[in-house]
Amino acid sequence: MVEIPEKYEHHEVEDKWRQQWEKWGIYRWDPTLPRERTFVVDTPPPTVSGSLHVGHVFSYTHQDLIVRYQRMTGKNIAYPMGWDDNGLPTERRVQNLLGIRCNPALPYDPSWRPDPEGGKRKEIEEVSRRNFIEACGVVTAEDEKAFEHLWRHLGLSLDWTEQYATIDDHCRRISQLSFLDLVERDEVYNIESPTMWDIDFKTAVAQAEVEDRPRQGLFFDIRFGIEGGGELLISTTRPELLGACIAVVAHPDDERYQPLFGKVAVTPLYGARVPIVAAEHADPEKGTGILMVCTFGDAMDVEWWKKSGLALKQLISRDGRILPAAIGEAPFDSVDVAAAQRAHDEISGLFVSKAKTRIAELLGEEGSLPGWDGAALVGEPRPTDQMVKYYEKGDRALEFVPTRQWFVKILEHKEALLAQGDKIQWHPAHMKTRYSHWVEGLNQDWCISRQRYFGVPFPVWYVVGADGEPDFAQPIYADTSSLPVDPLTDTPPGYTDDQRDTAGGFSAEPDVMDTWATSSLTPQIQSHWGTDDGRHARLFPMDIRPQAHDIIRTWAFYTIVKAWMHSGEIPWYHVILSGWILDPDRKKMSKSKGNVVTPDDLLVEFSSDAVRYWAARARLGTDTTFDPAVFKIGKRLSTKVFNASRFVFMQLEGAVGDGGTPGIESITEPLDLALVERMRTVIDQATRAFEAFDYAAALQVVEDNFWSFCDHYLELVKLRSYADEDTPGRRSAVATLSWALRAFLRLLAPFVPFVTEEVWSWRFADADRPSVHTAGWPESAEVSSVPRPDHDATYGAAVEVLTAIRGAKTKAQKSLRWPVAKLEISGPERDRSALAPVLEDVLRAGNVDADVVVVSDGPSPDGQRFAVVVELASEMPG
RNA sequence: GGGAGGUUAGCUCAGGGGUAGAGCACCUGGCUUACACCCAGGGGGUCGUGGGUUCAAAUCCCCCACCUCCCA
Repeated sequence: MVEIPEKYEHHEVEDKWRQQWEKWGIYRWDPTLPRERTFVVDTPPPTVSGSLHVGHVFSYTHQDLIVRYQRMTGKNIAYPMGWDDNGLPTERRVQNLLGIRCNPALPYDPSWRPDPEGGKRKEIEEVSRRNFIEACGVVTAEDEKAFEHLWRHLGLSLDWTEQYATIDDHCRRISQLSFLDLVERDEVYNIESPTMWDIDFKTAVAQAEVEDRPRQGLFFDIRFGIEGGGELLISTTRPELLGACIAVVAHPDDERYQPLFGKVAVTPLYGARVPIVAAEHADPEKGTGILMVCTFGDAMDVEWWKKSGLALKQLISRDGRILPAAIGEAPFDSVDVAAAQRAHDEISGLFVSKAKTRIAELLGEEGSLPGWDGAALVGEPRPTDQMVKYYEKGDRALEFVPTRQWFVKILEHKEALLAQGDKIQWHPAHMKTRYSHWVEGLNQDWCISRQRYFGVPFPVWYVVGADGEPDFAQPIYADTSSLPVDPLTDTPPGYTDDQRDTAGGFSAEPDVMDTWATSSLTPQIQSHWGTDDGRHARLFPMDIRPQAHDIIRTWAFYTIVKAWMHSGEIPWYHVILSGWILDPDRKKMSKSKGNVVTPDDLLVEFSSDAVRYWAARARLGTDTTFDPAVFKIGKRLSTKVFNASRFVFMQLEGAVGDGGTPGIESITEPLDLALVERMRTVIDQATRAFEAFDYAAALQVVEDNFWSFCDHYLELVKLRSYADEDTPGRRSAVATLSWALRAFLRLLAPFVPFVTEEVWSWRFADADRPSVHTAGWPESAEVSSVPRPDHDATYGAAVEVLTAIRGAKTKAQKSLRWPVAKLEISGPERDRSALAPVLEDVLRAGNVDADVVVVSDGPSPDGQRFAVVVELASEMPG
C-alpha cells in the first residue's frame, strides 16, 4: 500500500502523473468503437509562430475540462493535436529570426544551413525557394515543441499519437483533394480581378483578413471641367488616382447633378474625358455629393467598375508605387497629351503618399485644369476621419490591384451557409449572431491564393501556348491519386518535365493556398476524409469545435463552408466559444501591445492544477481579466483536496476490520444520510452543467460543496469516526467518508487532474480503475440503495447550531475547544425534529456535554431556524 | 453608422421577479490529533442613471451613459 505523504509537493506529483498517463495510454482514441460511443474534438491547431501566452492555457484548458468529463462518462475520446505551421506569420517570423528572404530565382543550395543568429545581422541573406521552405520547416518544428511542452505540462488529455501539421503530407493531400473536389463541383474559379493586395507582403488577402482602421485623411476639393461649358467640384481623399479616373458619379435623385448626367467631364492635369453618370452609391450628403470613380480607390469603385463596362486604368503597382502611363494611348486619352504626360511623369514611380503630396501641388498651379482659368485645387485640403482597409497583419493600407487569383464561390451560397449555422448549436447561443452577420455581410468570394512560399501548393499547371505564355483558362489538374503534388517540381499527367515553361508545354501555378484553405479542413484532416472512409464515418461530423470568438468569421466560417460544399453536412454539432484574457486595464493581450503574460512561471509557481482552476472559473464566451489571485485559490483547493483526503484515509485505516472498508450499505446515521442526499444534488447539478458545456457552473457547485464537506461534515463526523470500537455509528461515518471522497475526487478530476489522481492512487485505484480519469463519472444512482433522510433540513440544522456554538466561542475570543456551560436551542417543532437525530454529532463537534443542553419550542428568528444561546464555561478544565 | 456582450462589496466575479452572494483583500480571534497553504468570526453594496410593468424589480421592458468586442 502506498504510504500517504504529509505534504503536498505539486512539482513531483504532477511530473509523476504526466509520465504515468503517457505510459498507460489512457487518452488514446479507440478506432474500433462506433461513432455513438465516441466524443470527437476538432482541436484548434495553434499558429506555432505566434507567441505563447496565458490565453492559450485558458482556452485549451476549457477544451480539456469538457473532454475529461466526457471521458469519465465512458466516451471514447478522439482528441488529437494539430499545428498550424504555414502562412504569412510563419514566413515573417522565419525572415526576422534568420535574417533571410526568399528569392525564387535563386537555385537550391543543398549545403546551406540557416544561421540561428542570422536575425541579428544587418544585411539580409537571399535564399532559394526550397532553402527558404526548409528553413521554415526547421523553425516550426522547434516552435511545435514549445507548445507541446506546455500542453503536456498543463495536463491536457490529448491523444499524442494523433498529430498533424497543416503543412505535412497528409494535410497537403487533404487540402489538394478539397481543391480538386471544389473544381469538380464548380465551386472554384481563377480570374484576373481587382483584389485586395498588401503592397509590403505582395500578396492577395481575403475579406476575412481585412480590418478597417481609423485614419486621419485629407479631403481635396478639385474642379473638373464639363464639356460644352461649366464645371463641377468633387471631393476626394485620393487625388493621386486622378489619372485613373474613369467616371464622375452622383446619386440619381440628386437634383443638383441630374442635368449633368450624360455629359462628359474633363479631369484636371490629365485632361481625360470621362462620363458623368448616376450611381446609387454616391451619397448626396457627403462632400459635394459628386465623386470621381477611379480604378481603384476603394471597394465601391471596384464594384461599380465591374458593372460599368468601362476601361481599366491601373496606376498602382504591386509594390504600391505609381505606374508609368503612356498618355495618348488607350485607355489614357487626353485633350492635352503633352501636358498630361508631363504631369504624370512627375508622380510616376513615387509611393502613394508622396504622389498625393506632389499631385496636390500640381493641382494648385495655375492652368492645371486644361482649357479653364485658375488652379484645379480649391482652398486648403480639409482633415477628415476615415476608415481605411488594412491587412490585419500589415502596416500599410491595402490597394485594389488586378491580379489573377483563385476564388471559392461563397457569395451565391449565403442562404445555405446561414442555414448551416442554424443547424449548429453555439455556446453561448448569442455567438451565432456573429456568424450570421458575417455571412450576411459577405461581399467578395473567398480568395484562396497567396503569393507566398511556405504553404500548400495548388495541384495545378497551365497549358503553355505557342507564344510561350501560360493560358490560365486551360488549367491542368493533378490526378487525385498522385496527391500531394508540388507543381513546381512534379510533372502534370501527359507531360514530361522537359516541357516545363516551354511553348506547347506546361507551366506550374506558383502560388500557394491561403492557410485557411487548409485549416478549414481540420475535421476532414482528422477523419481522413477521402482516404479512409471507415475512419471518416467514425469521426465526422465531430461533436465540438472549441475556439475563441474572434475567429468565428474565419476558422468557424470557412470550416462550415468546406463541410457544406464537400458533403452537405455541418462539420460539428457544437461550437464552444472561449473568451479572452484581458490585461488589468481590460485590454486584449497582444504581442504588439506588450501586455502578454507568459504561462511558464505561473505553472511552476502555482502548479498546473491551480492554473487550470483559474481557467475553469471563467464562463463560456466571457472575457476575463487576468488576476493572479485566482491561481492562489486554485492552489489552495488542490492542497485542501490533498489534506482532506489524508484525513479520510486515516479514518479508513483505523476502521478497516476483517471485511475491509465498510460499503454504502453501512450508511445508516441521520447525519450521514443527510450528506449523501446533499451529494446526490451536487452530482446531478454538476452533471447537468457539464452536459451544457458549462464547466464553470459545475466547478462552482462542486467546489462550494467540497469546502462545506471539509468545514462542516468532517468536523461533525470527526469524533464519531475516531471511536475506538467498531460501532454502527462509526461504520456509517467511515462508509460515508469513503464514498463521498470517491465522489468528490471524480467530480473534481476534470478541473484538478493531478492532485485527484495522486489521492486516488493511494487507496482507491485498483487494477480495474488505475486512474481516476477513467473511473467513471459519479452518478446519484450509485447510492440509490442508501435511504433518504427523514428530514430535508437535517444537514442545514446541524450546520446552523454548530456555527452558533463556534461563533459564541470566537466572539468570546476563546479556543474552539472551550467547554460550554449551557446551550439553549429554541425553534419550531419541524426544525427541532430535523435537528434531533444529529444533535449528538453536533454536540460532540462543539465540545458540549449533553446534560447542559436545553431544547425548547419557540419561533424561528429572522433568517434562522433556531434561537441559540451559548453560555461558555468560566475556565478550561485541566 | 449597425450589431453583440457587459456595468453587482476595495478587487475578481457568480446570481437572475420574493429579506443582496462567493473568494480575495481588510479587521478580530484561535497551534483544534487532515490542513496555519489552516480554522472561526466581523465590517463592507440604495446591484451604472432615469422611466415603465408588478402586490413585489438587482432580476422583465424602454431610454440614456460608460466599457469591451464584431461589422460597415
